[in-house]
Amino acid sequence: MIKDITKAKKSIYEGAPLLVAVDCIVFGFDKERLKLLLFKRKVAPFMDEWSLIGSFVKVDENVSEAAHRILHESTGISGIFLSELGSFSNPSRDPGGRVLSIAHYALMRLEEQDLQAVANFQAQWFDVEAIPDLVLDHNEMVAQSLARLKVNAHSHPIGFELLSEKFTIPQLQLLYEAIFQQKLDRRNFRKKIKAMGFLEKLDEKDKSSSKKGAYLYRFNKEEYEKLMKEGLNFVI
Amino acid sequence: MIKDITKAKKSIYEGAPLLVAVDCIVFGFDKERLKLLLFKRKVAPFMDEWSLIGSFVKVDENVSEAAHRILHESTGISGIFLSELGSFSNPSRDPGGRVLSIAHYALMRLEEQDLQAVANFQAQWFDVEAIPDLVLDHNEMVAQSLARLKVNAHSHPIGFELLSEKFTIPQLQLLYEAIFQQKLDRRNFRKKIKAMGFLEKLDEKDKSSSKKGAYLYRFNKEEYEKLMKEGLNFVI
DNA sequence: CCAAAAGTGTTATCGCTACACCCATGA
DNA sequence: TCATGGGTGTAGCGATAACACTTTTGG
Repeated sequence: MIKDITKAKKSIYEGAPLLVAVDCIVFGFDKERLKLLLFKRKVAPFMDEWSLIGSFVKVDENVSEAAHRILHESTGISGIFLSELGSFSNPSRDPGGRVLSIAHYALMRLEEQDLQAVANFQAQWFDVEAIPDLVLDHNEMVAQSLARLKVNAHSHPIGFELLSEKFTIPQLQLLYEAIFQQKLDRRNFRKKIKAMGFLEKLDEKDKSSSKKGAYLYRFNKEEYEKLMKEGLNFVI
Repeated sequence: MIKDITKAKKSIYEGAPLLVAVDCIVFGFDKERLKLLLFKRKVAPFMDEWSLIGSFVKVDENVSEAAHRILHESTGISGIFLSELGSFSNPSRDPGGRVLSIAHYALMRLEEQDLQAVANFQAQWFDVEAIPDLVLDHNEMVAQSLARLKVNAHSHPIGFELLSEKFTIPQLQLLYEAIFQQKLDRRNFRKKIKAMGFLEKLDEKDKSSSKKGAYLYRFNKEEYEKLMKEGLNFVI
């Protein structure tokens, strides 16, 4: 029995009639724009073309574990929010063999160090408005992820996964504007978010984008979960 | 190379390190209650226990095609609405081997004949309030499908997939009450549905549940799609 | 004639949207 | 002092929720 199908020698596809892979669509937010993590494919076919992060599922892990492992091995990233998008299973999607991929999308806050760190793995952050041609059906995966992100952002506080621990309300608004690709009214946005009751105002200000400075806030996850149980409807 | 992994002789699991299956969570509505289609498993392990409809994906089909094929082969049902729920991939989920399953949920209208027809395949419709213990992780699949159904029913007209072509407004309301598991106000429900503008009132009445009789309606799919493009928000 | 389900309108409340002005500060 | 982004309140409107009575007809 083949223990680790990703370690077959001659071809990455050898040894099984139908292989299962995971691809990760990783979004990051750099305080201004929504970014997508891509890297240069290291195996044939399509070597050196831009690709999502992906590899094969091992026999002793579930697909979520595989996604986290693959992401970590390929980029050094770990411990982020990952959610299953769905399967991509067209028999001819990969000319190299019969590979079914279960796409996962991920969200993370982009700190300065992240921009550097992934470069060591030949990975790169692209603005979602300017994504290059990708291998296989990866552009389709990205498109579906963006659509899903938009839908989910309306009813889940996923936005907070994309910001650093402390953030300002204008930053939060910029993020939601990037996700929804539309301008929002400052006063109404602020009102709505504050009314939800799970933002903690801090005494610090962030002056990186204005002279006056904007107050920093923190997302109180415990409070959020408590409120959700009581029937808060989170709608932006 | 194994052409059809479901036809291996000694064991259904023979021949591949990680097999990919599809399971179908099929919901039907019989004018009163929400039902789930189950059948008696025909292969070891767990032969003769209640199970969802499922089998393996073939190398020359995508998972959606597989779901439709398997459903047809196991129950005679074809041409219904199917949507991917997600993967179930715990390495120990199936004691017989390493099988990853991609669950799909399906919706269909239950006519009298359907209740009979599936019996020929040793399948049976169960009330969703009274589902027996199922093999493997199938109870979990059902629970997740019900949750998904609830969410989706709010923003997609999936309810109409579960009714016969002609239906009355009280029937439609019963269906939504079954999905959401809560009572709805008759007047408001009627108002909301009618305001959407894609219901066609017919001149017939259905007297099966009252002496007065209720007018039959038809769902106008073309009109619905036109309205959606114009930005109708379907919210129940 | 009565039981049982179908059908219908109005009012009060809430939430959303639109919108304009002052504040703080670094350059 | 002024340009730049941060912060705040209110009024009007539309949607939702609550609510009770009349109609039909088979038994």
